[in-house]
Amino acid sequence: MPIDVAMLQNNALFKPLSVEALQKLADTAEARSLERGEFLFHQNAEQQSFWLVLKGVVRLVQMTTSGKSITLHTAIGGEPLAILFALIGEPFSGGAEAIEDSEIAVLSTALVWELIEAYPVVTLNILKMVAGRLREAHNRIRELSTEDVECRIARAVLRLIDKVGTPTKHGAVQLEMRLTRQDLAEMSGTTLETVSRTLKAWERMGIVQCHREKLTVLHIAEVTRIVEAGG
Amino acid sequence: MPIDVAMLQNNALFKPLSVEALQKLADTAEARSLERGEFLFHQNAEQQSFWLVLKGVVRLVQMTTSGKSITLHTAIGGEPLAILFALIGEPFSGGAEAIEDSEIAVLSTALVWELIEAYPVVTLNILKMVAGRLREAHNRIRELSTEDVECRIARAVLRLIDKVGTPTKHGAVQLEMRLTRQDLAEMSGTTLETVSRTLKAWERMGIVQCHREKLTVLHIAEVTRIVEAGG
DNA sequence: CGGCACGTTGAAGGGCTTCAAGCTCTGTGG
DNA sequence: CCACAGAGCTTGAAGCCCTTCAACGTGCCG
Repeated sequence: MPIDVAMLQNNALFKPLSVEALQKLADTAEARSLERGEFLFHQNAEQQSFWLVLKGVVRLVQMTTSGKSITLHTAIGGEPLAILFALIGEPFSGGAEAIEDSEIAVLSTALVWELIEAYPVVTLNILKMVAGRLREAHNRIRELSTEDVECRIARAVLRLIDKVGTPTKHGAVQLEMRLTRQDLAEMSGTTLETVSRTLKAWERMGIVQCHREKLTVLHIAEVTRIVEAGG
Repeated sequence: MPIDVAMLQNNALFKPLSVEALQKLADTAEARSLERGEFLFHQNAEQQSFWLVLKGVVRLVQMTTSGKSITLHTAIGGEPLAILFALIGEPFSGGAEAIEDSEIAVLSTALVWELIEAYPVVTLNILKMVAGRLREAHNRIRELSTEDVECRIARAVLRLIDKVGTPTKHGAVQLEMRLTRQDLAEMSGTTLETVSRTLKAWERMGIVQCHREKLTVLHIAEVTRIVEAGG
């Protein structure tokens, strides 16, 4: 089932290209629906194609030998997944799991190579995207090395606000995704119990409002202050 | 002071290219010597060129606002530095400090773009290099999130063995670089005191032998076992 | 040979994890 | 429609790993 070529223009990699240039990519593309909890690909799987998130939320997750999992990245609509590793023909060091029902485009790696050779801007866009991921990873290494848990949870919340935050009344921001304590723990390098205690404390201070699998941030400035207080 | 074109072939990015193809790059290149402790570039500096380590050891380091520093990557001869960020014209999120006297080639970013457009294999090589860095970063995030300090120090030692380990007699391996407890701490996300205690414990167990700023690993298998024991 | 950076060691304490038990909400099937 | 199972959440208690602070040793280089 081919996808609409317009879908391919709603992302940072191919946006500047003409419809004609993208037609071949769209023709061989395949649409795929994922339900919450379903995996797009598993850890250590060979990457023969790559993916573009059209709608929903997908997380890249790495499992340890002891069964714990760590969220490496949270992707929303418009973000490509595993394109770097697909282009060089190596498996990505993690799996991809939908944390909301999602729509995905499955795309051909070989055709992207054709685009790369024809349009230098595509190379530039890919490098920019990868640079962003690398910068994000480096920042998380610094945070995990030097900052305390509360600060890291606050950072995870701020990142989620950027991704899926939608303003509600009085300057509050609601996170438009199902988000368990365990999810937040896997983004912050801590345990679900500590996340629970921290969020409860924030709720008592009036910074956030917790519902089951939902989080509303009442005072972003306070969350930012927690981050800047360091630790 | 231009550099010898042969120097440019001793790395993973440009190795397969002909001398002719690299001549322009070599002509505009500049050689630079760094003494131990000297910075090649500082955090948040604009990147107009990029660098190739010819000889020595250079580490990419990120400083926190509170003055702590974290080693993001340790580069040896043949490795490019900051090329990704130079190509897209953004500052790299860290600085580069020589931890041994080093020889560096300063290279033109614009000419690399010409190589990229002329030779697809250069794009592939750059993507492979970046993928390696990203995988390394992801692994460190997992380690910092889930593993205990001893395990992470062991991993840092194993990584250094790959980089600068040279076999001595009886299967022992010496790390050919000056390496303080502080250096190891910044690679493992811990403190110099903890590193000191850990190394002393390993020395008592006969796993390593410590000298001032030097480390010899007597039984790599034991270090590997510590890593695999997890934590 | 004196200064300084590197290294060791101890003691104290705290932030966080771990284990455990019980609670709450949701959706599902009888 | 309601009960119940199960996933998610809360809370407490115990304790440990690691950091922090402090003081002192040690080796190197000028």
